Amino acid sequence: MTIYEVAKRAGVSIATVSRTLRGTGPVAAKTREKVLKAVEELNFTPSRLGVSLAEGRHAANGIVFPTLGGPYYAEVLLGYEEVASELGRSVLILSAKGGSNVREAVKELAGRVDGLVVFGRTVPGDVVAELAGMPLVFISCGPMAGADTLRCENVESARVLAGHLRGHGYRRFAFLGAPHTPGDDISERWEGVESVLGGAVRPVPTAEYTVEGGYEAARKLLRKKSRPRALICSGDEVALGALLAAEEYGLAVPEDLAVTGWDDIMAARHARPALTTIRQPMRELGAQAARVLDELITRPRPERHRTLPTQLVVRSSCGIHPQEDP
Amino acid sequence: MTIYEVAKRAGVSIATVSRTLRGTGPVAAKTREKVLKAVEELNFTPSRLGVSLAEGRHAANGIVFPTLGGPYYAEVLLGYEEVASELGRSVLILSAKGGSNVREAVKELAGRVDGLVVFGRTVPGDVVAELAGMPLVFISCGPMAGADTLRCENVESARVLAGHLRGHGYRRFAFLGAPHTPGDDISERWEGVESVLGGAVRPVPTAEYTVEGGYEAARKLLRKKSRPRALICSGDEVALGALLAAEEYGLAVPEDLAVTGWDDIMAARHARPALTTIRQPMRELGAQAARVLDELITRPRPERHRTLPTQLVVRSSCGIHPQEDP
DNA sequence: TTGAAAGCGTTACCAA
DNA sequence: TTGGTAACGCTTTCAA
Repeated sequence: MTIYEVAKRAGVSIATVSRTLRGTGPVAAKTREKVLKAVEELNFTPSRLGVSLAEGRHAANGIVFPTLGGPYYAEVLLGYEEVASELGRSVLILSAKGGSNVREAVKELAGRVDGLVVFGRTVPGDVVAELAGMPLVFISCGPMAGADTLRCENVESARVLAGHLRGHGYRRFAFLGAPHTPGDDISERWEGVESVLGGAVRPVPTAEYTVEGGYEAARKLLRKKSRPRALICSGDEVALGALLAAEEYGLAVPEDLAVTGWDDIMAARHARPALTTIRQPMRELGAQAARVLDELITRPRPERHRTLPTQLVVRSSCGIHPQEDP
Repeated sequence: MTIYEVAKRAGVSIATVSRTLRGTGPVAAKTREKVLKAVEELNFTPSRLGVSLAEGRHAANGIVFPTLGGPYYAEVLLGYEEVASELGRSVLILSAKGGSNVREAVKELAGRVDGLVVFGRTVPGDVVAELAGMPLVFISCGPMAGADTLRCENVESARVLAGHLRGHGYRRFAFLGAPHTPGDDISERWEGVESVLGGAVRPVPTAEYTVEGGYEAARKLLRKKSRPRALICSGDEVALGALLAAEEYGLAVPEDLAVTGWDDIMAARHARPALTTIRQPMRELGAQAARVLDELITRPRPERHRTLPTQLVVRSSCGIHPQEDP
């Protein structure tokens, strides 16, 4: 089913069919009738490949995740898809998974879209270099040359959180889920926390930023008698794992041990004690990324770097303030 | 940058360049050298549009969600992307969101892929009809004519759950988050529960299958003195909402009120009391869907309908069995 | 107001 | 072993 068959049936040229369907150029009312009738009868839909080839654009854009695991990325995708969809662009996704063939996969993806949103540090630098020229937005990533970036605020909110915890009177802290790669979100969180707490806090790495990772690291930490009074976790999932470990050791949270998270994923609200955490506007991050990318595609402009505000959400896992007691 | 420029630079024809790059047909070692050198120097990548047009396939497939909200769909997507990626297919996603333009969006998507996975009842019947001929897999959806289907088992596990609860000695039940649309997962769950509990259980609808929806419905229900002894919720999020309502009314779970969920999302494990629920192999559902779709695309065959097994996960929200007491 | 034809970038068949 | 060329399905310019 091609435009030729429609044209033949309607007794016009393919050019006229195209004009009729796209509303570009003039078409006599009578001719339009005939064409639409033929389109209807043949149930014709223009080939996307043909359209893209002729238009010189895909009307689609992609997004590259480090992984699709965990609630964090799902929220970002939700915001992204919604806006991209509104803007009339299809959405292609790719999960890097630390897989070996990321290079190929990213290049393949790039060939199918007009622009790409990439989570910070998921794609090797040289691959990024090959993508130069294509509209690119890095998210969850600090300002860098050569592309727009978009992230959630980390340092300042980390300071607020640390200050809040010190207000509870705690003196010894651990930062659970310490940074592996410099420059990412986690690093900034650590930076902010340390700037307030100084020597009172020490970084404790986890194998992964997951419940399992948090659990294992917390077990080791809580076993010792010289355990910290408060666990500042670099992510909610890590904090959830820490909660599990505390429970196992019979430590009451927050009475014996304070625990805080980051991101405000769904489970943070439903855990008991409910997690004090920093809410990131994840959906908004995705939505903004889609908008910025669309701008970039529509008309190139100098790069811009934006930071979205975050918010401390105080629940019960961090401690009870005197004025909160009845 | 097209294949013509490469050919010119290498001093060969475009046919030879194509053969060299795809490894189809014979190419003299020396010629191959020249071509690869030119490709390297020009940093040539074949246009995906051109390839697809000539090959007559997209090497991509799509998946249509009712919504991207909630942890359930994220898991399915994870499994789907992983397998599709392995099979060398790009992934396009679409969230129907109950939006008005689903029709257009689905048809647009269909034009970009070789096959589609669709969550049951997200796409209007007549749109599905227009898709006939395209490989299609419906998931989370019972057997139907005209396409493969894939779902998680519901009825039998519902019976197991209901039996378990009756074993706790409860007599009055409510099924929270009762079905709105016949034939979907929720309906099957209700069917199974009712087949065991009969008149002892009554269906209570929620505005949505969300925490909020569960919370609101549970509040109304628990306000009355003739409240049920156990709440069988049709989804974990609804159950989480019910837990919130119970807490608000000072009802201890499971001592005063038993609550169960469905799906085993992450928050189910971390809620306190931890949710008794039915685990669905969501990731596996997505992965299988990708595989089935690939089969269908590769070589058409008679439709097939499969059901994945589920599993009752007993945690603490459903009640304490005597033998579990120390 | 309409149509002819030139792209757009490949693949693959058929000759040479 | 290589090259010429039709085919894939559309958009758009230019003439008529």
